[in-house]
Amino acid sequence: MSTKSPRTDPRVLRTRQLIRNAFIDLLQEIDLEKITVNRIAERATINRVTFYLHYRDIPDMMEKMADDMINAIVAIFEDVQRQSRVDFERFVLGSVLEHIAENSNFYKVLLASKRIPIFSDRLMQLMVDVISSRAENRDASLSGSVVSVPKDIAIWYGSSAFIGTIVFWLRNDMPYTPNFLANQLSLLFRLHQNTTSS
Amino acid sequence: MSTKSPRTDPRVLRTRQLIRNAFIDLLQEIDLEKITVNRIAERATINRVTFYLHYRDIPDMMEKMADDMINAIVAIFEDVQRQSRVDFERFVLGSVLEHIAENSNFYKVLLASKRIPIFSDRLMQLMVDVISSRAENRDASLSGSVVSVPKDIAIWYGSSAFIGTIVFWLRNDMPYTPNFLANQLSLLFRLHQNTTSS
DNA sequence: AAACTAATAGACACTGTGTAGTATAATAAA
DNA sequence: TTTATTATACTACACAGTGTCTATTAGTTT
Repeated sequence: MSTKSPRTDPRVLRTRQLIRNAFIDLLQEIDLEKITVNRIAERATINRVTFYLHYRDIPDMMEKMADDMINAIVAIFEDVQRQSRVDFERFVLGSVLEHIAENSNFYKVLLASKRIPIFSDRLMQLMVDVISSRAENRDASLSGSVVSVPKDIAIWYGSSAFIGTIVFWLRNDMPYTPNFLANQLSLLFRLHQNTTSS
Repeated sequence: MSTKSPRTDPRVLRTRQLIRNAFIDLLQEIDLEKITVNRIAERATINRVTFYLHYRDIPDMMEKMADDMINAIVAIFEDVQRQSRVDFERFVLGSVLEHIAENSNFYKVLLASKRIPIFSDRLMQLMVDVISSRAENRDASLSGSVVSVPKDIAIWYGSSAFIGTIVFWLRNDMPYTPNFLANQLSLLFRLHQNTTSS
């Protein structure tokens, strides 16, 4: 999910992978509050002290994992952006949802399971940024809608709807294909994206 | 925020109030992970053992507080429902937002501050229930929309948008009046509430 | 081969947890 | 007011988890 440029010691990669897997593993069995460094080390078959060589504590570990998640998604964004320019929104959305579906084990636990808001918070922030910048670009071209909602409210509304729907989708074991959901989302989104006032 | 019917010992009410205030107090200063029973008891000027007479542990305490929150909001729902029948959605929404604004100290910390998803999760569930039941009632009367989105996706979308927007509103120190936001929300909501297919 | 660096192992002081038992208050009922 | 009840305070205990240290072993790179 993340690869450093100046070749990292394979032992480090191995250890981080073990910790990550152990953490996701444990989250499927017990609540976050009950997860300790002790248990993670035990499950990962590493020494407890080794954990502290990589992360300050468990919250720090989760933050770094969230960083990796965001980086992976941003990479998809840039990748799609490089390829095509037509029907961008729906295509990038479909790609991201496919990525989530492919790593559903990871996302189901870290994004959809309750009591771990860091990951969905990060995604939400990313979505706000994306929608905001896109809204700015469209700003000049559009004027005089029938209804006008303050721009920030519309951004809050759309971002929350997007992320929330994806979370529900994961929690319900992805009952729709990524592409179908992407279509529905862009359909719903377009209904209110043109109602903003600056 | 909650009053038991069979007169509760005033000492109990006092202690629970002290604990609640201490908790909200601490959350404004330090992260949830760093909050301990020790600190809560110290801040509440009660003995640490007394805490365990009321709650099993901190997660249990938060669940009970979330129960109180939901009960208070449901009470507002029922109250409004008893009064009027015209333009129900916007009126109930305005009332709830006013209630949140009045207790903004409480909601800002427990709902909008990061890393405590229990409270927003509960609200989300409530919103899903409300929208679902309302959608069922409208079901027969409406047919043949231009676009048709699966009902559950529309419910996920709307619920997430509502709760998320309220959370953003709180995080940004409520830059709009409750009634104005209620109007914008029902406006945005109506744009896509009639696009569902059963 | 030697030089680095990661991971291991054991130990330490410290903080927090949950639960005893007993004593002392405040409250409710007579 | 007196009596019975019950919440809270206080002290103590066994235990788990934290974060850090030092020394040692094992794997990686050049």
